[in-house]
Amino acid sequence: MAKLDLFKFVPFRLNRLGAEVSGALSSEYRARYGLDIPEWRVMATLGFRDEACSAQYISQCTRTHKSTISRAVTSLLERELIERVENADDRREFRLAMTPKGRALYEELIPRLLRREQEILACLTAQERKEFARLLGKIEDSLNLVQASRPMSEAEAY
Amino acid sequence: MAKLDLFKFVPFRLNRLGAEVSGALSSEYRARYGLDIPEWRVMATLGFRDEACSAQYISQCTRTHKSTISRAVTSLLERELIERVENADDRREFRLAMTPKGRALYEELIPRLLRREQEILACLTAQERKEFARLLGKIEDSLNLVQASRPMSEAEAY
DNA sequence: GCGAGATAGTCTCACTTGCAACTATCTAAA
DNA sequence: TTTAGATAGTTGCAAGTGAGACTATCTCGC
Repeated sequence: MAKLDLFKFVPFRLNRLGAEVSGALSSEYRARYGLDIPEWRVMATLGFRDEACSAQYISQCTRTHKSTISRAVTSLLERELIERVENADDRREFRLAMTPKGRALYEELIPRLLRREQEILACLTAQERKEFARLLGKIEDSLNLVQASRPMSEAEAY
Repeated sequence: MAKLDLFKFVPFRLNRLGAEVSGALSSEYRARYGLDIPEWRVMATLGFRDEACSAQYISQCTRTHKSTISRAVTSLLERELIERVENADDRREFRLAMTPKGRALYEELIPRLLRREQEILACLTAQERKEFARLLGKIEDSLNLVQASRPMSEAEAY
């Protein structure tokens, strides 16, 4: 008789753990800075890359639907955390970049998030953390999340 | 200057991977059997435990909001995949169990899902899979997902 | 027993999000 | 050049979900 222990079933465990960890972190950027997850992803992408980039690019590398990114961008523009300039080469798209105000928020937020990540992973030894990251990477690769697991080159991104 | 590489940030990676893997699996139970995620979680819980159990119990051990479980239960009752009986000892709650029809669907679905899980984890060696599961378990424990990581005893569950 | 507080389950409301249509713009081929 | 198809971004709509109110029932202390 077929049986499946949900609590040993890796897809369920990943989904639950992902939701749990996201929830734990979102208190950091939601309650304190009023950012929701899509907004945070926009900020994170802009903060990591130094050059301005398009909404499309952010959508692709965070694997978030373009309409969701569009709404996040609108909100961040209103709050003046990011700004956008027309791209003369292609007038369909806009180049997005953080404002000084946005950058300041980002600088303040990042150490907090890294600390939270540390706390969550504190139950693992240094060696285990490294191994866990490696195994995650192998699974990501096999699911073709690869291209999103690092900043894409211009050629890939556009 | 603070910086965070989103693609090396474990909370983001877990969230993305969880969503991706869930999405891959849901094609199995959504397209083929018309189950959504909450419905599948109800079936999975009932299928693993042999005794009937309450909606509350399912809610707790799958970490799914009670209103979401309530809706899933309603839908499964309409489709006659599960049935419920009043609990004479406590008339607030209902005991849920699969019907033969539901059991048949479950028996058919489980091998498919286990095969999918295998495919997803095929990129890891047997040793790596074991290690990955162990590390997941340590993180789950530290986040107090413990009580949900195995069927709860009656004493804990009620 | 009786009343206060806890609990099971349902329902309404507000919010989020994905989908798909739409506009504007670009590219490539006839 | 013209036109068909692709692409960037926005928006309306529908579906799903969590919060929290609500009803019915139970439990515990008085």
